[in-house]
Amino acid sequence: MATSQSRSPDSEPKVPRTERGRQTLRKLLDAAAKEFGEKGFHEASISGITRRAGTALGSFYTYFDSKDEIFRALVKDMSGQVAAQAGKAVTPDLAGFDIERAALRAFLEFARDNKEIYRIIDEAEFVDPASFREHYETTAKRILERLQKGEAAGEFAPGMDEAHAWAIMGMNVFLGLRYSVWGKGGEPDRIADIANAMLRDGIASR
Amino acid sequence: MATSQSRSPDSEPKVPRTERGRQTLRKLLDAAAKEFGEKGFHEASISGITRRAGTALGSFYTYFDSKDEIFRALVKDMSGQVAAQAGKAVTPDLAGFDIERAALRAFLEFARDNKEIYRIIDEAEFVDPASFREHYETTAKRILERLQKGEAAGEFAPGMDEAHAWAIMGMNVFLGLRYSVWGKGGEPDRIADIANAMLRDGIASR
DNA sequence: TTGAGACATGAACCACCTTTCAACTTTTAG
DNA sequence: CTAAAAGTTGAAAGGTGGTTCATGTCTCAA
Repeated sequence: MATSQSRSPDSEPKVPRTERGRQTLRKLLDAAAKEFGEKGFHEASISGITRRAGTALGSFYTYFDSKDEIFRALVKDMSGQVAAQAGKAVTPDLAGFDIERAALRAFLEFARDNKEIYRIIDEAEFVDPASFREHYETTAKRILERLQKGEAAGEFAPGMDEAHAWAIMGMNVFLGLRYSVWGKGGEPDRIADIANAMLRDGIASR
Repeated sequence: MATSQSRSPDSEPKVPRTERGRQTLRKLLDAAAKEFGEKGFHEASISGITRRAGTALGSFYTYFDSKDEIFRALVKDMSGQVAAQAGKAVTPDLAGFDIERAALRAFLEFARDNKEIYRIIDEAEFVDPASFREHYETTAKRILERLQKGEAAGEFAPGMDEAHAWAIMGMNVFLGLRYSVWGKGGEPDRIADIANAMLRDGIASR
């Protein structure tokens, strides 16, 4: 990216030049997260966003070309937040099953504290499929890497596959939906323990 | 409106009185499934639905009060289809892990052949949250019942919990998304085998 | 056969929201 | 200090598409 600017095949975010601009941009982004999170993409309105942000309606178009574009920017931003959060939980002193448990626990807590983020990422399936797909494909890739590392270390069974990663991801997402977003009965620790035990030994009686 | 009907606090489906009416209703429902499946709720339009159905725009309102209402009717209908399909796969001669494998396989095949149904049910999370929730809660309940039955039979480990059901459901849904809806590499058999092995023994090396 | 209710039609209505724009204020660089 | 660039403003344009309605046709029970 050595471009000093201007080259943008399509929708390059309009980068603010001044401090004031940067603040307005951030206010808009934060306001949009709330607006989209509460109302969903279509019920949300630009005027709702600018009202929350405390700016004029027209200012919106200084930073984004359209409603779709700010949504896309938001998904990207939040996908990053989720990844960062997960990264924090996965400390280098952990390995194998301990990593997976820590990742799930962190995820459950994050989802509980940021319900609107999940609503937005999920809605991207319909508003911005490309971002949605990228989010989950990237996440799956990260999981698969951990699985293969654990396999090499002898902790996981041989033959870890992309399908294992997707299965684990699906498990985590649905547990998050049920216990963090909807549920009150959500003690992340208990859920993480159940899932981890299941992942380790399966559910066959022995 | 001297209708003998009239009793409907809210959204009662307007039941057709004649054969002609029943046919039109069905045409609208089928057309709506295609329209919503292809375009998603918000891109879809009533006029698109009536165009596909070959009826006049105004006729739509003879049967539904609003765009939301027909969507709701559709979700209900499809949730039923999914359950029916799953029911077919779970024959009484199967038990334990064999049931779970059969259920997942059937699900993967169904999702592959009915991608639009899945899009609609998923979008219900935003358009009609109540239906969405009911669909997944009902499904989870069915899974949990099977797990507890298997536990009683001694095939599954003791302590089967709602969380296990949600984990399995999430696994299945995400594998369906990845391999049936998106994927070409979708050999339902292979995926079902991987998931089933994982469910049985976990992924710990032994 | 017949008339009342069921159903069909599509132009027009209208509410809602995205987007534009021209005038104005603030910031930055020289 | 000053002019150009960046940013702000909100009224109004413009589109879209859901919904209504007055009129006309079809169906079926009596």
